[in-house]
Amino acid sequence: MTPEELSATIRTCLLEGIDDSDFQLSPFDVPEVRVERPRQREHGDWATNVAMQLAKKAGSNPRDFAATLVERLAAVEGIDSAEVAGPGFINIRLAADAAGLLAKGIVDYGKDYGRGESLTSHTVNLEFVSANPTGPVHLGGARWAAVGDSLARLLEFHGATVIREYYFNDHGVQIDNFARSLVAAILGEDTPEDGYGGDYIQEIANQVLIQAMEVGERDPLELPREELQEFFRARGVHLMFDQIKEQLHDFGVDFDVYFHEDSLHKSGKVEKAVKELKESGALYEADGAWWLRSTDHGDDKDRVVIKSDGHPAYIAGDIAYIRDKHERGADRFIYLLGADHHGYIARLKAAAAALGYDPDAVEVIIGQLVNLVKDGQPVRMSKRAGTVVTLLDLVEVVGVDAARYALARSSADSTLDIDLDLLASATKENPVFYVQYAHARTAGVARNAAEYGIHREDGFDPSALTHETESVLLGVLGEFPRVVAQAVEFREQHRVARYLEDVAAAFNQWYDRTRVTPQGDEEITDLHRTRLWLNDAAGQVLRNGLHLLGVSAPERM
RNA sequence: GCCCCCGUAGCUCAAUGGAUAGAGCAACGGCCUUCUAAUCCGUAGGUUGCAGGUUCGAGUCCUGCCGGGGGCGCCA
Repeated sequence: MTPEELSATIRTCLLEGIDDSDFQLSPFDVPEVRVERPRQREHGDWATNVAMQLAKKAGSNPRDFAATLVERLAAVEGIDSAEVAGPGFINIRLAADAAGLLAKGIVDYGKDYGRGESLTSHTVNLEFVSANPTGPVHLGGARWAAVGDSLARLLEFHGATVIREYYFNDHGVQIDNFARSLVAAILGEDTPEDGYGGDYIQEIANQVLIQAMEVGERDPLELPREELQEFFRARGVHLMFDQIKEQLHDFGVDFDVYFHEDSLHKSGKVEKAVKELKESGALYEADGAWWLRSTDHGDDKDRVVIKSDGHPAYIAGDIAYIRDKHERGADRFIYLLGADHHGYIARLKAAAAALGYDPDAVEVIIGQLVNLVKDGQPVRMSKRAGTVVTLLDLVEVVGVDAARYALARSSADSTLDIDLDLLASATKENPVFYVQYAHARTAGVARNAAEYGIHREDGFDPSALTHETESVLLGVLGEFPRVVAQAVEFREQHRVARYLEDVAAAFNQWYDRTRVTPQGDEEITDLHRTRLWLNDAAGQVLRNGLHLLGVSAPERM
């Protein structure tokens, strides 16, 4: 019996009780019943607090209410026992075979075990990373890459069509500064004011030059200064794009759409959108400029969309961009932004509202920043000063799996401290190896079982799974769909990582105390086969969970 | 001044308003002739920043303070 089935069973008992006038309630009072695994194993397989929720409404007290419900539950097939505990909890023990059936169920569901449908028929545009193409992806970008890609996988697992989107800000003065920096570097001049320093600028500048020479173009250094800068802007930005894409790809993160801000302007989409919003009255004119009513959505002041000099402000691009996303089919717009962007939430919602979309369809996930720590002291990362730690640096030190896991396993709400030296010296610090090792063990056990001639299809006896560690493991495995559903609902990928650590622990404990393969001249029985089912179920859950995090599940370590 | 996030074990972090606040790492002590010892078992480690409030019950919700980070442009 899965937790979902148990939940439904309890609900049925409640409704029947209402029917028989055992509970003075309306059927509409009965909530979705939540069952949870008690922290203390002695409390049973599952517990529910539904009696405490409903007792007051039913004019009863929690313990009496629970006692009545328990009588009904105890009579249900598959439930071994139900008892009232504490202030009104109901602790439930499942019949051994009812719990054990789960092992086969998981294997049968395979990679679909844990899948949900809460987002079926939705198309989600998930924009993340979107780092400016003025430098390599740094630690912050790496965090959003890991988190964003994992969220995308989770949303897809619940039925959504997800468009992973990267917005290249290749339109404004920052790009000009970037171009000027490249020119200064190639000419051996000092980094210009507001320009970018760092070795990568020199490297990019050199590459631009080398590329030009290779194809036998005219030496760009002979160009007048202005053309020279334009030359380096175009080529340099292009190289930067490629570098960023490649690094993200190597990190296992591929976007469906790399969107160029510049294209919004060049295609006239910004102009068109603004014109229509002016005409529809969504924007208003004041002080010679056109304004967006962002205060309607919690902003502390309205924002300028068209400046009094007639030029569009940055947000004009955002408006046209949301519309473009909508026209490409998205009905939800999720942005993963750094904490330095939280002021944008109201603006983006206002932009959606101005376009006639539901502002609630715009969802901004604000992730806190990543700090670099060295010897216990915070180190200031600055792109201009060239003291950034990049995605590449991180991967070189710990590898993709460890990096992605470390970045995805904590809540985006918390600032994250990364100490590269620590990560490099003590890889055990990263629990990814614990989880991966557990998976490799399930694979190893399966290999050994095959050698002994143990085959799942030859038998399955769920009542044989009586060992204490088996009921624990089954309980944990049964929680996967719920953990996934919660991670999807709250957009919190880290719940999956934490859960996998629990699975790995439960599996390792089981592995330590029981054997799948026969010992000595022991004969192969259904116990061995059933344990193989359980082993494979654990492997499946670990695999599915690691996949949601974009981390590999090795067969051997 | 206003807005957002955070404050939990030495460190990094968990905990749909639920029972005795949990993991990993670090520390200390145990298990390898049997499916992988990156495992397992045990010990130690806490006034959940402080003070109130809400209720059967608060790390979680509300208010105020303290501390840390970030943001408040007709920049992009």
